[in-house]
Amino acid sequence: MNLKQLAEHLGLSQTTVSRALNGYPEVREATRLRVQEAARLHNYTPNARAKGLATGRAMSIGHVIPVSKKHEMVNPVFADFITGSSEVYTRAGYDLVISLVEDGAQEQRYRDLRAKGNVDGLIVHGPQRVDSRIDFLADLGIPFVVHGRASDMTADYSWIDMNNRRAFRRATQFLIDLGHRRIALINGIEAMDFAYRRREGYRAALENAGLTPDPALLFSGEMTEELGYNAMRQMLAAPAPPTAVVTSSIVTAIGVRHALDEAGLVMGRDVSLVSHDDDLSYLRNRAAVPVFTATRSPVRSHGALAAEMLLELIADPGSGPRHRMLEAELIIGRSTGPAPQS
Amino acid sequence: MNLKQLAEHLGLSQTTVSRALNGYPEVREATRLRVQEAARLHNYTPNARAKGLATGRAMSIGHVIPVSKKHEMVNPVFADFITGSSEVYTRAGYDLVISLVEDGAQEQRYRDLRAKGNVDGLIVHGPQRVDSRIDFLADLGIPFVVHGRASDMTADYSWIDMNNRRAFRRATQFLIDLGHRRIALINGIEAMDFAYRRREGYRAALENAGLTPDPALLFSGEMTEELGYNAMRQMLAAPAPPTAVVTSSIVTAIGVRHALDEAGLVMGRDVSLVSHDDDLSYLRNRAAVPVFTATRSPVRSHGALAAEMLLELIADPGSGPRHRMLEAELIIGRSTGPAPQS
DNA sequence: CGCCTTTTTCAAAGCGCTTTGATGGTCTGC
DNA sequence: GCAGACCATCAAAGCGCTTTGAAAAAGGCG
Repeated sequence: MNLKQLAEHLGLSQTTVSRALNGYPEVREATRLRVQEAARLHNYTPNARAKGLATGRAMSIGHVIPVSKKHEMVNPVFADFITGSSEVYTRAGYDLVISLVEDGAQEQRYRDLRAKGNVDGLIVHGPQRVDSRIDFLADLGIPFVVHGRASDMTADYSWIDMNNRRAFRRATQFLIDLGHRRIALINGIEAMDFAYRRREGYRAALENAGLTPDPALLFSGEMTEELGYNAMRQMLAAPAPPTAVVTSSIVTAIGVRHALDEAGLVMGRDVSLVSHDDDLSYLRNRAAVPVFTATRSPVRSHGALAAEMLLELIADPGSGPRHRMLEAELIIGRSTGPAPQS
Repeated sequence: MNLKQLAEHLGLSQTTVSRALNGYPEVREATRLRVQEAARLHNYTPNARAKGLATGRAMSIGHVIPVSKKHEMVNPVFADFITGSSEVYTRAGYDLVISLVEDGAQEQRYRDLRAKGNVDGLIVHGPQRVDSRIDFLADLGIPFVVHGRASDMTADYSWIDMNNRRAFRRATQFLIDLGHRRIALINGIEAMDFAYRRREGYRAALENAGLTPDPALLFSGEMTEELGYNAMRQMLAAPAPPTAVVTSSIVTAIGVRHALDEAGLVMGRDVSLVSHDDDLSYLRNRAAVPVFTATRSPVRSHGALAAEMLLELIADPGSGPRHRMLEAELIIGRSTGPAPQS
């Protein structure tokens, strides 16, 4: 059933029916009710494409997720992030379009997205320290919100980000306060902005305490379980293993824990561990006393906040770039304890 | 730049330009080249909504993902599955729309999706043993492919599924062959079809060997690390612990491994473990000799296959329901060994 | 009761594209 | 040199909706 049919059926013009359904005031209340009733009865839903054509708004939001052929991994936080966004979109009547775009074809894909006109705005994931996408999108003139930031860019743009630097500084400081001096960092890929900031926070805490970072205790890579396991094993086999470790993800932390288990060491006694915790749904660290001491920042709520910010930006494009900084919470779990006396 | 402008610019009619770009034969080759060149130069991309309106095809595919308020978890396989699908869509010029839909509003959401007309077909995730969505979608008359099956339904519909029953039968048989007699199963939620089939496979192998399943060795729940850990701990504390475990996911397997580590037991010697392995990108189990013995079935390729099937179905709706059964591969890793002599 | 204002409804244009049916132009072949 | 067959191109209708500008109906007031 389309508008025309519904209008004929009611003996009204399309105009009136359209207005009745879209809440315009120039239609009598009795008529509106009659129209709404009929619409419900016939399961009438306006065709989104026609509506979009007429209004110029697509009523949908794109999430662009970079995938590199090199390490062809989908960052597991996307799923939770998107879950958070999705609720906001649904409530506002927007659809969610996912674009996995490969390193190469970036610009063309964005241009197409824009020209094809099937999104009103974009959420950009996984920014690097220098990320050409940002300037490019700004030029295109499509509203967008970056999840994260690109440190080495000067342009102003809308973003929502966790305070990675502060979180990792705090985590490292916490370990220093416990008496640890040899503290390792197992980080994400440091071309990614978030990972870079985390290392900066880690370094700041060490330097603040008069400690020099030991390159032998620095690891970075895709945040897999394997990375944590291999890094920890390697460090345990070396002459001067760390007494504490900071990791960028619970998955990696699990790898570290396993290496410790295998070596007969007790996490929280022999080696302390603080992880970052995105609060992913299948890796909960939420026991009464959590397994891992962690800097927690639920990525799902980031998704919701980013979505809200983007919708506001679309509603009022002049309202300029918006920013939202989120602080992680330090959760004390069972994976940390005072530095062992040596 | 839109068609009209481009046509004016070229001194041609919209018809000719449209045909030139869409590869119709009734346009001279020289003209076609000239048009294509101009289109590229001006970054012309046809407006998808207008095109959709005119052709009646949305050129996009919806993935509907159920989220239950109760256990509000996004199954981590979705991310990888969608990555696989996405490549296929992109190549074919389709967009990917994600709909997270809550338990309650299912039918209305599907009806809307269809009436709004912004998807040409659907992929349905996470079917239960009885799943009303299937009959409903069939009634709606929109092409769809189910990832998985609904065992207790008689209707015929298109699906792609892993042979869960056979995989778990095989895994269990493998343990039996190694001399294990007390074999636990840590499964997903058994209202989900895949989990139900896995238990059936497990049971079939046991019964075939003249063993009776022990309810104390059966667990089921959201496939988290915690589930594996708690289940294994509980079994180790009980009078007659199992000598082998089958798990439904690597995440769960990791929990089991940790419980073993903690108890000072060696996986593969004291307790054997076979896991199902969806080959998720951040939980690779792909070392030369994998950590876990596993029934492997890469969910990413399922995503690609499902997408292909759906596109075929859209291209030729008459081609009737299609089915595709995939077999998991048994990968021998370091987590299994002969049953300990007791 | 008639004039003016307000309310309610409508016809038609337009969003950007595809596609049908028509129209000149250019070749063939006799 | 001309009918018939193609070729290349075009004008216009239509996809389903919103929205403008106009008209009809209803209400208010002296």
